[in-house]
Amino acid sequence: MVKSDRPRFWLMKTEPEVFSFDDLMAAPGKTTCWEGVRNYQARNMMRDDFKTGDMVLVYHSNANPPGVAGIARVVREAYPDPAALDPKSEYFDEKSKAEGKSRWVMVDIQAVSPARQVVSLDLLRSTKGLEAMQVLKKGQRLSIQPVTASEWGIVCKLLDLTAPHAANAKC
DNA sequence: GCCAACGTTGGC
DNA sequence: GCCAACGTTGGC
Repeated sequence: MVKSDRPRFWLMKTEPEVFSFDDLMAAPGKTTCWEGVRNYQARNMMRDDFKTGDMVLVYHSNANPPGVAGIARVVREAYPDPAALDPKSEYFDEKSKAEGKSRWVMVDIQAVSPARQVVSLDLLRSTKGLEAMQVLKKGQRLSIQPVTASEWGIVCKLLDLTAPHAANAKC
């Protein structure tokens, strides 16, 4: 078995008004498909780098406060996002329709544990060791971002997970 | 609602 | 391939 250098930790943004971590907890099997990513860089990361078992920080953007609401794991690797072909979907994509197939992909993620309290952007910003996190950078709009193992460890402590047993292996 | 930052589009 | 115009993101 060759040791891989690929990131094993990710951050995924969602607007809680659209789909919150609570919604994920309430979903069947605490699992959902992560539809609607319409940015090539983000798509490529999901398509090429996301592996089953990778861990995810679920980040609430456009929220009060914005911050990490919980952790999840990747339970299904990239497959075509059918919403791109559905004219009634807000994620419909004219070009995919013209090509006859979705040019976008999604993965499935499953909730692992909510944060006891949302770890706000402010807190992330003021925590030593997280200075290089992409989400802290001004103008960083990517909805999918790699997270280093060290950052993951630090954020997990801040999250004070309510289901520590579930995260033991990775935290 | 403002607006800075960044991605995408399309004329050339 | 340049780059201006436009659209979107997302904190504030």
